[in-house]
Amino acid sequence: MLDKTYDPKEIEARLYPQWESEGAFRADPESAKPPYCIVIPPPNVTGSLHMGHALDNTLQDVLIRWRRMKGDDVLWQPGTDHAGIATQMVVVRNLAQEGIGLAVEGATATDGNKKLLSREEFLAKVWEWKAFSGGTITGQLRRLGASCDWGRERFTMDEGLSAAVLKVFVELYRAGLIYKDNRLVNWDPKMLTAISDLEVESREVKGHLWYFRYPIEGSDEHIVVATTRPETMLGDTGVAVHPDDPKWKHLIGKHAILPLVGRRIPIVGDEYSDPEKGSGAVKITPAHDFNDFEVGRRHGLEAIGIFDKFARLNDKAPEKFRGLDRFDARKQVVADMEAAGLVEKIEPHIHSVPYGDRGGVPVEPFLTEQWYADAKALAQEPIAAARDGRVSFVPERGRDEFFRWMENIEPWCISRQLWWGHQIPAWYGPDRKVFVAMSEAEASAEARVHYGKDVTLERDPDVLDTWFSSALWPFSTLGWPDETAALKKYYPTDVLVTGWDILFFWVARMMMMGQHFMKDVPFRTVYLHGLVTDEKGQKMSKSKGNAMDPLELIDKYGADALRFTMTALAANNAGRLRLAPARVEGSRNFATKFWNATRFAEMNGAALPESFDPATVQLTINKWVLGELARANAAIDRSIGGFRLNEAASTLYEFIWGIVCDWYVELGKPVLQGEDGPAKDETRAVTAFVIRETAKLLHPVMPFITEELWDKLGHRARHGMLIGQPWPVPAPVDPAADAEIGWLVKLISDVRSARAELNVPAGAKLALLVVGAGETTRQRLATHRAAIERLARIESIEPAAAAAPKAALQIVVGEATYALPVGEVIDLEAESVRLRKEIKKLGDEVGKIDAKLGNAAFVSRAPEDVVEEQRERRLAAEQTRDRLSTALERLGA
RNA sequence: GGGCGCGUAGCUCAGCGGUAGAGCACUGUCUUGACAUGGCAGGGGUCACAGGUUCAAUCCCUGUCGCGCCCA
Repeated sequence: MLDKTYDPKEIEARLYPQWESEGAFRADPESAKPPYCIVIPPPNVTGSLHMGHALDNTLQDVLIRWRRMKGDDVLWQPGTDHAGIATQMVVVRNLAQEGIGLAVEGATATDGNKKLLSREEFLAKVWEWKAFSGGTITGQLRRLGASCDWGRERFTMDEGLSAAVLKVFVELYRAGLIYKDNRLVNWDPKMLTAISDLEVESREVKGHLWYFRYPIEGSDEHIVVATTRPETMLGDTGVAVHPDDPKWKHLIGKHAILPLVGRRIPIVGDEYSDPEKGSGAVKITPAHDFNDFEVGRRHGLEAIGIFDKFARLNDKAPEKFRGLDRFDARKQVVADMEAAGLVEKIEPHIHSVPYGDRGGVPVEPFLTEQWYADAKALAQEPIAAARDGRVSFVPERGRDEFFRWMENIEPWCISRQLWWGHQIPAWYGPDRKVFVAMSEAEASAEARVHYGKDVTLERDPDVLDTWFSSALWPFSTLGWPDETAALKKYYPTDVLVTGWDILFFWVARMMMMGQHFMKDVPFRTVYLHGLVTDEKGQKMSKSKGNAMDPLELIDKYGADALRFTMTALAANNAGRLRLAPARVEGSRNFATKFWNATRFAEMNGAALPESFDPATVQLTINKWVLGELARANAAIDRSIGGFRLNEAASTLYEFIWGIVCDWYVELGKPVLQGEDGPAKDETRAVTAFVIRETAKLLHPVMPFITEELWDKLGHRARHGMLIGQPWPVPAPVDPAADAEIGWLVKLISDVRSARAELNVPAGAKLALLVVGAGETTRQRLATHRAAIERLARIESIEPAAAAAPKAALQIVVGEATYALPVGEVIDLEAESVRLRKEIKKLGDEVGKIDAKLGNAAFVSRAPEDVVEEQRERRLAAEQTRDRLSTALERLGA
């Protein structure tokens, strides 16, 4: 016998290892079943599970479990990402607490470190850290119920994947798709590395707009430039004005003398300057601003970098500024300009400043030599694939976002000045000539040919952007470059499930690499979901203190409850999915509800004979519920198949709670608790059947509770675990049974409403006197007598003469009127008010339909079935209204 | 500034040409042998605003206002 409530904790801890040990998650490349594959967007190896992971992986698991039951050979490929900058940062921070620093340039003994680690020593520490915390997130995914094929787990830094990275880098280099270049990059002066555009977030800050006067050479005139970054003026090499700006255009071709520096800088005409903004003239600092870089390039201006990698002023700046931090330099520049009387004005100014999302300090456009991938060339095939539908996006507008990004793509800076990651396979000769090769030996051999002798090579110290290796994920995890059976069977994978925020990080780059090296797309569908926020729509963050911990929710409500909530939430097509904890509690209640429906079935001897055949069922309620089951089944298939997982969740909720618990179980009680006989046997069988099939339908979303019930009901002993069962095939529905139970539900509901509205005590049993019932209704009343008596609290059902008793509630269902005598207790006035209200409502409806039908255009232009439907509705409303009017008269008589 | 999305019940959200829905919250009531993590009944909405298309608009189109995201 089942316990009264479902206790997820013990059950989850017990079942998950059983799935694993039974090999239920294992893919089998040898099997003849069709493949279905999802590669997990690899989480940071040293990270831990947050709400975004919970959502993303729940959706993947729902798809995976559903396809598995549908009969596919399913591979959910798990693994983790080394997350270069994030992981390095964590380990650096940990080491700093022990007074240990890194032996990087400029970080000598100044920080008071007891010890500085070499690169090798540091990497050993990172691997140590990985060994310590690397299993955290995969353990947490297990708690969520994720049915990944853990035997195939991969890590971006493991041997196979590193070999793939090496091969890809060398081949792209040899194909001219990877090269070195000296360009502006986003430089993080805290992390001391280049970072990607995508790792930069702009923040609105309250700053100032400083208006500086630059004297014009050989005149008393000044040109006024406005800037948000005064310190960069020390690197100015020009001033740009709009060629048509009446205020400044006469100065084009002249020179200004840069204050504080004394440099002679040209004034150029360029449409980049907006006469309406600031002073209309813009100082140009090509080495420190992306736009200025372009302007400088157009006019042949020099690019003078005045910062070092810590964003301190270097010796290109006037001596007094050297060594100052950029923000101190700003104060000094402003002070000196003021002292020189060259500050025109200072305005408060709100503008956006780029911040490094890891280091948390403003990033600096910085002129350095870095490795680049030719993203524009690599983007061509992905664009074509998205255009011709080889890859589809859910929702579809993801495709437009994708195009917008891909069609304006910039060269991809792939080198990072970090130690943790894949070190770039490039070696330099004494003259800095570069040799890119699969190994040092190969590079040496090339060098020997080139120089005609052996030379000492120096390896490039930089590592690759983490996204470079995760771009290979859909094929590197399957064994590439080896032609493995898995690669053959599962590539292209079926779906990539991820958040909008990762569309460019992953989707775009996986497509570039997949299509270049595999000559086919990495996945056929990209399924994008929003960002989980708190109930106010605020992004969750530890610093705000509004972060919900999925593991706490699992502890409190169970993994199934969290999963159901996530699935139900998944539809929001805005970018945000607001999650209130009450939502998870509601899902837990839902789990309990299904648990108890099963408990009811068990208590009433519901059992499924081997020979049970749903097609032979006789009782109307049984035919009806099987039809409802089939409808739910088909709806769930459609919903999941169309990536509308929220729809599947509501179908399950409505079917289990609204149909099975509220009606089927209640209608079945008189039979199950009545005399033995064929009706009881059949209802026991159907109840057991419905519970069993429902467990299957619910399993992808709520795997634990369903697996447990499956076992408790004895199915596991005979058929194995639920996770491996075939998905039900929807049966036909019986329209006659639908109509009959529809009528029954309405009758019972209407009686209940009338009773409640008139405050008839809930326990009081009333007689039901039937007036004007036709043959079908009389038969139905006889068939469902016991259920009506029980659910509507009726003590007898009898035909009445046209003259029903005066003191009675009256309702109309179909052609019949039902009177419920309540003797002296009835408040006649309240009943007549209730009836009048009903009558008015129906009258209003008739009026509304009349207006429609009276409109010649409607009758002639609307589809015939719509018109016919209106006529039918009008007739039904009118007839019910008339019957209620008769009832009202009777009450008054 | 450009692009996209969203404004539906107190809250969180589905729905998206032809009777406005759910969960939570709220009100009344019920310890009826599955379940109080529950049952039954109920209140609550000019579907942001203004135009347009249509026989018919919450739904399609245009504009306005408010909010959010992405890109400058």
